[in-house]
Amino acid sequence: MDIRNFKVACSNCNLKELCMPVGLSFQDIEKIDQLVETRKKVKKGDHLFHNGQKFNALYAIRTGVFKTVISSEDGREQVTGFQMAGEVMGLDGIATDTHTCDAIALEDAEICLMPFDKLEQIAHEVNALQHHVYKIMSREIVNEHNIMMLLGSMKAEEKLAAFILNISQRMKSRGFSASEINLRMSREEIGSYLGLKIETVSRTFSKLEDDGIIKINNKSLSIMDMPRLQKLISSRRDC
Amino acid sequence: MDIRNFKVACSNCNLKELCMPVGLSFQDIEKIDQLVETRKKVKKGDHLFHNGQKFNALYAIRTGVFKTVISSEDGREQVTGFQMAGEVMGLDGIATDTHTCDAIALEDAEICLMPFDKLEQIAHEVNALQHHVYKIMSREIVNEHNIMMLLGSMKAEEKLAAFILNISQRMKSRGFSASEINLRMSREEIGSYLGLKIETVSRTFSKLEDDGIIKINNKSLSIMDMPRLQKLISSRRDC
DNA sequence: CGCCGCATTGACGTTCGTCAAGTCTAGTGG
DNA sequence: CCACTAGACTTGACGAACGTCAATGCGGCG
Repeated sequence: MDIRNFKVACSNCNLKELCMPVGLSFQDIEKIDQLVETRKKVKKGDHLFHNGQKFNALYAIRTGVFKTVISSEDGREQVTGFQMAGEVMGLDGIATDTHTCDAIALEDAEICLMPFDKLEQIAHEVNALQHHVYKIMSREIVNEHNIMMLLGSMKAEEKLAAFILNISQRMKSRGFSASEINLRMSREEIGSYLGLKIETVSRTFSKLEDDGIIKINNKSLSIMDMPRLQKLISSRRDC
Repeated sequence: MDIRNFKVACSNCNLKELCMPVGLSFQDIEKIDQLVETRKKVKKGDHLFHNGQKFNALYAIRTGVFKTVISSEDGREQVTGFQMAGEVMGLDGIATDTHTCDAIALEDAEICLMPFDKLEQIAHEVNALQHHVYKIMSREIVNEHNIMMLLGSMKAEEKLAAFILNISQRMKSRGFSASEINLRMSREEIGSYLGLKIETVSRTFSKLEDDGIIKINNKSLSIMDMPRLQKLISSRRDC
């Protein structure tokens, strides 16, 4: 891991719409620019932080994709999410001042390190930032409710359709193609995230391909029939 | 729903260890006492708030048990949690200024209403409260990660064991018996929460009873063999 | 070239969902 | 107080969905 100790201005960042509150005064923007004190590169496969590690900063992703994983004593592992540019990691660490999951880069990545005490201090001076932090955390909670719905009440095909659509939307909102997607995670990681075994993930991909809804070749995924994909998760068979 | 418009002092509340930050100065405590402006009674089966309703307050439970439920357009429902005294509801509403789930009382209950703008204002003046709100939200995120693990990688028996132990611990930390529990939720609600059908919940309860680990009669649950119950969720069969 | 990790595919078994019948309980009204 | 009913719970029989095990394919890399 290569650490560069140079300042990065959030006001110049092309991701600020994703990360930062909008409609700030010039003064406020100046303050927020002090928030990110270092940028950090993380190589594919490397940890950004570990379960059990002392918490002292949040991390905003500039480039690259991460996964977060929790593990129990008995060796069970669960991927709790895939994070991409503009998203914030480490919120779970605030509760106990200790990170409760591992964050691992799925490709070479670059993140902005925001020391939490500094964030609290600036948030104290800039109400809009304060409110923004609440919103980010709340969004995470809402998001996880949706994953609970997915894990608790969907079948394999529905789960995978929801997963693909979710990735697709997030790529689109970042200016990438919504239908030509380069998956960064393995089948096993997808399976862990969706509560499925790797074979089921593979089989379900194959089925969606046979049905002409997607094309998948290793990690490159094309959505061929978006409407039918959406139908898979919004139509229940029971009346 | 019966609304009483009288002030309640958090400093006098016997739940303050659960709700509020500790180690405050006298001045800070005075400020925080202004936070809860109304107490509200909610009858069994009534909604505290609805999905889609405008968000403007958080709710701390004084007495009673609630469930929170999200539902998708296609009629799927998922219980996202059961909340008891000292726990805070409504955090999901901050993100979009709209509640994204229903909160329903499982028994007659009493809650403290904390207007969110007021909370933000007082939090601005009292740093410890500020930090405490972060902690509460972070705790919620960590908690939901654990539920994801449960939903994603556990079998029915393990899920139910984890559920019982979770309830047991929370009862204990509130001064109730850890082994003699009065469940407030139906089998169907438990099933929805755990990603199981009602019949599976019932069967699994019966199996745990046959094994001598619990006794269950309708809604009254006794834990007969705590160690074995704990073993169910911490021992994996694979090496 | 050969190895290794990842992915796919098939055959089979287990778990859990589905359907259906029957029991128990609490609440209601006579 | 009892009878009646609706809703919640239990139990059994069966089948579908998914996990497990195993064989095979495929692409990347030393």
